[in-house]
Amino acid sequence: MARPKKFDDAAGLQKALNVFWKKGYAGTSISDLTANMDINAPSLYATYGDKHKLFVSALQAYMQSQHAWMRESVAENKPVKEIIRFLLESLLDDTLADPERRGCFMVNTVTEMANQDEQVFAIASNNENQVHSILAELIRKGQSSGEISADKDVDALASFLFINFMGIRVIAATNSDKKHLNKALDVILSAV
Amino acid sequence: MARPKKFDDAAGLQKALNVFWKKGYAGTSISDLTANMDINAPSLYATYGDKHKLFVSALQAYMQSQHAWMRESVAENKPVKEIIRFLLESLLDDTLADPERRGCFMVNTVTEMANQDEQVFAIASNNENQVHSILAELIRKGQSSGEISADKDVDALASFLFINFMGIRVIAATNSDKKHLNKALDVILSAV
DNA sequence: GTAGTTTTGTATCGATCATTACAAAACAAT
DNA sequence: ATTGTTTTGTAATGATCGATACAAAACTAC
Repeated sequence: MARPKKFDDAAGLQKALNVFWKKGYAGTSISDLTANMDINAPSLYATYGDKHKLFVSALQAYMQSQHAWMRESVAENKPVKEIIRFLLESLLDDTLADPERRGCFMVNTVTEMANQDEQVFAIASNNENQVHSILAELIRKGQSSGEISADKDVDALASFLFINFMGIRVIAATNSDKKHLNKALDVILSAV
Repeated sequence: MARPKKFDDAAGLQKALNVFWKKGYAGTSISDLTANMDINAPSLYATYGDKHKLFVSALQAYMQSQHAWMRESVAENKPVKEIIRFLLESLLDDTLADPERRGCFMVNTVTEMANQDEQVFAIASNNENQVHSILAELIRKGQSSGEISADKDVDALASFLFINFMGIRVIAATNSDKKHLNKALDVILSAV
């Protein structure tokens, strides 16, 4: 019925995500995207809309994969503090292991655009609410199992962990002293 | 001897800093700068060099003012934990009070450029070393005064605080729930 | 007032930006 | 083989990018 597409939509979105992740929104040109996505400009616009729509799609895909990973980790049948340590260590190790040192795409996007782009701000707020609720649920699980003191403030702890998640993603972009950072993880866990 | 300058170099640098802070490096055009600095392009180039040099100058000015503020706070004759609380609260309140929600210029710059710009990476590393040493000194002061347990790892605590400083700056850009965040500060302090 | 010096304003440079017109190309259905 | 449909490749759109050439303007020194 028609000429077949040369590329896969989802794979192209992932490639676009990687470019935006490395170079940021303003720092990425359509040429950067078409070169890395093996696509030409008209196909890009026909498939994903304009640059901003493509960026939003990439950001949402990233957010969903992060949430999925976090929910899977949280659902595992392990002591809650082990799960928290696993989350912290994974974030740290993954960030340090990235040869391009791109940090966290969500954090990068928030610091670049959340104050200038309503749609991005809304996505970031949504992300924060969802992560907060995942963490709060995990903490409540720890409280009901007795691992975490029942008189601790669940929301305060969840916000604390979220703050540290983001701080780790930022510091890992410049600091590679894994010893210090791993010991900092112990400090984080000591507060839970 | 010559035509007098219409503007003040330092004031212009501060205005440029505010523009970069709000819009990021790639998101800021020379037109944005000249419009906000009350200067024209040739004067900008003659005074500050090119866009990148101006940005680096603004970043260094920001870093120095931050360090000065931090050193002054640390030098005050107060209990160490009060100083730490003051630092945390000030960072949180200042970030929340900014009507433009610009967060931290250093964090924004690190997440935008540190992986692509050697000079920015070097400045960020330098910043991290300096802040780390300021915090380490503060912690040692707390240990010698007996406020902080002597068997705690100074570098781990300093990294922990640094992580939380940056996390606060990021989360305050999207979350305005001051209650939760203030309670999160208590959690941070509980780990020190 | 004239000469010398530096900043200013205007106007523009080539390059790149995001976006799109247009037609050739590649398929399915008939 | 022809028609209809959609994607592709090429090429170009006006706008804006960072950066400058050039000359008028504004001062001091003499």
